[in-house]
Amino acid sequence: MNNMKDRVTIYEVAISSGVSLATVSRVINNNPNVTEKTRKKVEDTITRLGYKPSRLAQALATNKTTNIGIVIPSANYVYIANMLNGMTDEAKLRGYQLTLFVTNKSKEDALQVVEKVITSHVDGAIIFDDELDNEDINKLASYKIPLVVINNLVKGEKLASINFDYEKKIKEVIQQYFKKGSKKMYFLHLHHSGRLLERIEKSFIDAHIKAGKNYGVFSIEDSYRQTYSDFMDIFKSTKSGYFLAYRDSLAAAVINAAIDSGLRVPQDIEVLSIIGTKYVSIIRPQLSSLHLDLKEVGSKSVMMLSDLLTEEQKEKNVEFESTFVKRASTLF
Amino acid sequence: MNNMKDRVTIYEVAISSGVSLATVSRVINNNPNVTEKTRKKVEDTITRLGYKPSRLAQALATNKTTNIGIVIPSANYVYIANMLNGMTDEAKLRGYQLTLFVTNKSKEDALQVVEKVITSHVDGAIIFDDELDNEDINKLASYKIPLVVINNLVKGEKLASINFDYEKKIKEVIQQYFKKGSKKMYFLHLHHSGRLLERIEKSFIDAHIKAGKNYGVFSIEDSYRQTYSDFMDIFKSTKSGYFLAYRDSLAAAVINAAIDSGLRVPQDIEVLSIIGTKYVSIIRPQLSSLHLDLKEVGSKSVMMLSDLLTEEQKEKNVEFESTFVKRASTLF
DNA sequence: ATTTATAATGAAAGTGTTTTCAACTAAGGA
DNA sequence: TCCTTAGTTGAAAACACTTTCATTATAAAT
Repeated sequence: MNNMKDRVTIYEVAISSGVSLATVSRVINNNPNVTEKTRKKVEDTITRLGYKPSRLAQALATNKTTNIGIVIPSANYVYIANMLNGMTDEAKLRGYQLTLFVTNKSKEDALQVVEKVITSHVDGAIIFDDELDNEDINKLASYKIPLVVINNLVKGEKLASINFDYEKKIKEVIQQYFKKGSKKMYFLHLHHSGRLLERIEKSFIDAHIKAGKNYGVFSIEDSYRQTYSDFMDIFKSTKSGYFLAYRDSLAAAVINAAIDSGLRVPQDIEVLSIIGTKYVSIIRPQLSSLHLDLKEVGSKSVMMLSDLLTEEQKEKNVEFESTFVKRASTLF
Repeated sequence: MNNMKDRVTIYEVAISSGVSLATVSRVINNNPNVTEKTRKKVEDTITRLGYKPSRLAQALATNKTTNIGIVIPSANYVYIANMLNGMTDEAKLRGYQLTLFVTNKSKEDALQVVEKVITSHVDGAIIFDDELDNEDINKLASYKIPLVVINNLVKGEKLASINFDYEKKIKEVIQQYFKKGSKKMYFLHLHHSGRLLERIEKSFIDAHIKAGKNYGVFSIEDSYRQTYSDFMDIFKSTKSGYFLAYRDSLAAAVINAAIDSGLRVPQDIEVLSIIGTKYVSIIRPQLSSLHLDLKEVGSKSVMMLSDLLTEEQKEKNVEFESTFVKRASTLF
């Protein structure tokens, strides 16, 4: 292993093949203005010397990095992993690299992240993080960084957005339930889950107020374990209810607590998960959910960003439709 | 929003504060050889102009990017998300950015990834992907890219590795079971899961051969659904067994299939998950598993890489110990 | 063979930093 | 007052490319 390579530069390639830097550069970038003969000659010495262009120098010269920033609250959530999956696939297809920026759900970190995105020279960024508010987004935009924002309708020069139709769907689900069902409904969510959550919660509450119905809301710390033990308590007194849970880990906790308390799902307790991951079918009884193809969302987001970057923007704001999938945790 | 900023450069800061580029650079980099007076002056114009150094130019000049590459088979696995979580936290602490490289479990993509890592000018990389073999790793090493390799014992100048003790633990578990249990053991794993898997499988088989016992091995396509339906079939004839599953999605599929086939877990069917994620406690009955703190592995890996980069390497090869956690899916 | 148009090439400047080395400044000692 | 020294500063080269513009070579047309 003594074949340690010192990086060979475009300069050496030029010398070694008797042409100028400019010509080598043209060959690298598939510029057509090179005779087949010189192209061949240069390509040969490139492979002979094992030359690889420095993306850094290229980036500095062209002001393009082929890097895109992904801003997320954490890498640890399954639904985010699903999205990342779509993003990495699509990015590979289009020749982009992904750089991760995580805010850890802290406003302080979010501000840091904004700075980092600015100084990182990403070509653009995808933001799936409610911790960044409109001010942050405008700041990024003011640095001319093309942005695709998920779950926040933004408009502007180099901005695009993707939104989910959860609010509407929740309303529909609730209205349907008012017709057929009779249990009291509860909305369950994590502390500080951001704007999307707030909108959903509002949608939930509005629907109840409008119908003059009673409802409950639980705001829970972020932990399956915590939720489970909370509900083991709750189910000592509460013996019935329809629980709309934001995130399937919460839904799972409710189901398990219900069953471990001797209640029947869905006869006594019904549970619907908003944002269902693959675990909806692993849990027993299987979780009814509002299904959204998050991998698809991920790849769509880099498609849209890519369009923004190549000036051929097609769609500015797309809405993803979720579908209600009835499984065993609800009666209908 | 007409305050679009054109990037202000170090040059403008220098002019505007009446000093040279070199001095501004010194201020930026906290070089002590600047009088308090000029430092103040420069800092003032920096904030006044809103100057932010270009990390690109810095990288080109210093040959350091503060970027580290993360090579993984996919972003979609929960256990990888756990690791990423630890990595992002530790990277933020130490001022590194993370760039993702995914191989999609394809050798072809893996070769591409190697090239990309080389040309991306990462300061170093963490490899958690069996698709990269020793040749690939040596290639990266030959470009002087410091590496932390997970699940592969590598040695060399700027190399470190993290390994899990699964092989040993599996052997122990099996030997324990031989003493107390009586069911036939099966090893379950996904197609093409790489070297770690092979070593574990070998460990499993060796233990059985040595004891002169019968065993079975299932190699399954990557899908909970597939595995579930396969086992619904299998459990028509097989009514008993101890299943060692590599990955908890497989384990979950076996448990659910067993229960849905009217078999009792753990009385008839026992299941142990190797690599357990948080879902071990969501599944009912809860999954016994070989527990490893993957978040910890993630942060340890960037700690080690960081040490490699700052020349203060402490540990070259660390082994993480897994612990057997008995839950409800095994008898003991 | 000569002119013209076109395609291929190279020189040099630009990208935004860091870093070396020489030069300058101010302070301290004789 | 002059010399020495340590501490500050700036000029310029280096990092590895791209790109513009001028120049040269080539082919086509007369």
